[in-house]
Amino acid sequence: MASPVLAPLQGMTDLAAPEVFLWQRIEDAFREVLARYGFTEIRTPVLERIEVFARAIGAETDVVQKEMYAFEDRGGRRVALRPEGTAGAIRYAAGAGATEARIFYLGPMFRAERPQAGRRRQFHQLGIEALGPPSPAADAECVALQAHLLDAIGLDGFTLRVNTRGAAGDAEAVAAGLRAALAPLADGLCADCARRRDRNVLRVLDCKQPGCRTLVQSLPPVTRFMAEPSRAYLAEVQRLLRRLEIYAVEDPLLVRGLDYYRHTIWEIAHPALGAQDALSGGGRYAIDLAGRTVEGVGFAMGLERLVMALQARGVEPADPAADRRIWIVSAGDAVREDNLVLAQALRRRGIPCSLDLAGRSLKAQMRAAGRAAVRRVVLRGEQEQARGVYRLKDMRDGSERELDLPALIEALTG
RNA sequence: GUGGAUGUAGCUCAGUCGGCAGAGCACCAGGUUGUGGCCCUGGUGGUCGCGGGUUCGAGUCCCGUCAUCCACCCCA
Repeated sequence: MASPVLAPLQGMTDLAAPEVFLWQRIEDAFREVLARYGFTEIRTPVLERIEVFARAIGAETDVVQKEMYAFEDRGGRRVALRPEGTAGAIRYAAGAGATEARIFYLGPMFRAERPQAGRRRQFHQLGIEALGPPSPAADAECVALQAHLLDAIGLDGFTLRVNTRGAAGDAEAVAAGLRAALAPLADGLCADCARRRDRNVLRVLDCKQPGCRTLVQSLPPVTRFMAEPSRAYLAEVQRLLRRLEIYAVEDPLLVRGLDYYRHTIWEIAHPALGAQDALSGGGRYAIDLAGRTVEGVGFAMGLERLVMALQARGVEPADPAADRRIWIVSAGDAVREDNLVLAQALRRRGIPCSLDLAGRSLKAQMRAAGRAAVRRVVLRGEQEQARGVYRLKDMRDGSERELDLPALIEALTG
């Protein structure tokens, strides 16, 4: 890029054809499936008061502490670009007084991180929130929906792992239990984990260092430190998932980052992705905002990562209108204006239709049609214009025939 | 915030020991005065990321900086 002004900001990308066709296909498929489950779209602002995120996600989390695009607006309010979608959706629900709802969102999120494979500063998520009191059935349905969505876009080869965070009352005992279990093993921990042990002990469980990874294998599962109802809750979710023909690996080392999770948590990863291999993650939560508590279960999917996984499986973006599109080719300048009028008439009848507006040669127009891989070309020059006919060419076998306007429209729409 | 790699034409990249800025693809035109692809010929296109330094001379060496990619922290 010749000038930095011509490039998007760090970690942000322009999304254009042909890749955008793949995004549109994914979004269309998602909307169709979500409607079957009774979810309706919620479009919340990208910018929120900073407390919305601090309260919902956790004021001490890294996401809030160091990854938010936060600033003061002109009225002196502390605001931030949303780093995830749940907080805003819950703010909406709490404000509306809704305790039961089925909503989804789809749009850009922002985190001021260093970019890497599968991680951008502006990225896109589809998320759903099924608001309501704790219910293993709701959790299982949510996981099943997620698998259904991946199926609908033709992605396979992913892995699904589930675990539990337990009830709110279990958190203390789990942290204390893990710290106690780690105490005799502290020498084997990496430097990061030595810090995590005090600050965020759950994160020791998914450390990437080989030494820590073998060490945590010997720890008791987190469920060991939870009350019986929490264990039963997870077991019931698993039973229901099996009835829904969803196979989920129970992984006591699975950890999820945000503070609001309770009970069931899960993650879908794909081996084609690299270090950031989580396609989607979700869980049950309870979020307090301004004295109102909203409970629910939901998940978020990273759309960039979905696209990466699809492309790794050989899926190519394609213009959905390509095989219906025709090109109108003008021979001679005298017909160009009439052909513009023709193009408009065809488009009004639903025919995707392109033509050269820059006055290029016949040869160049034919080349453009060939490049666009259109199946048919309408060639119209002064000869055809004088005789009131249209020459329809099949680009695959090169055959041509002359038609009048009604016959042409019939041929193109039929 | 930390670490590594990489920045040369629209794209992918070559450029030797410091000595005239290159290839393939793409694009444009012609070969064919009204017909795409294949072939042939020709052509357009460059702030060698940016700034400084060393040198008679820097794409090449040195310093800084920005960006991209990958990884860490953290997370979808």
